[in-house]
Amino acid sequence: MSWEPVYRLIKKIPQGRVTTYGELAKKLRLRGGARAVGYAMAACPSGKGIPWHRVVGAGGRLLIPEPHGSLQRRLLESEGVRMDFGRIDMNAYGWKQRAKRKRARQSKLARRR
DNA sequence: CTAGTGACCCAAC
DNA sequence: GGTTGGGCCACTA
Repeated sequence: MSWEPVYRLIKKIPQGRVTTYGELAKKLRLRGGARAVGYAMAACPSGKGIPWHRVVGAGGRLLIPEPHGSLQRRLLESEGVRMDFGRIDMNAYGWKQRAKRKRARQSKLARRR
């Protein structure tokens, strides 16, 4: 497993804070992007003290399927993370909040043409 | 090598 | 605001 860097960074997430797959991928410069992080999480070794519940999807959405989803929500709330209808206020609980989300994606459709 | 799948993301409809 | 489609890439069969 080459996911150790991922796990290490996740362990650095302070309590009461959350981060997203995409952000992790960017910070680690993973080639696999958010997917690779997701894969790493899926293969997340239990008992290693990895706070996997602090990793959420873009926009503070919970993407983890049951039954872990409920568990994650519970853990996050117990850490003081508030959630509104399944959404986390990234502006308040995001780790290193407000990264300039300025992605001139240049429209894939236009590129596709 | 190809094809299928996935705890992803985002723009467009 | 849910659905659709395109893109990204690791991993497995």
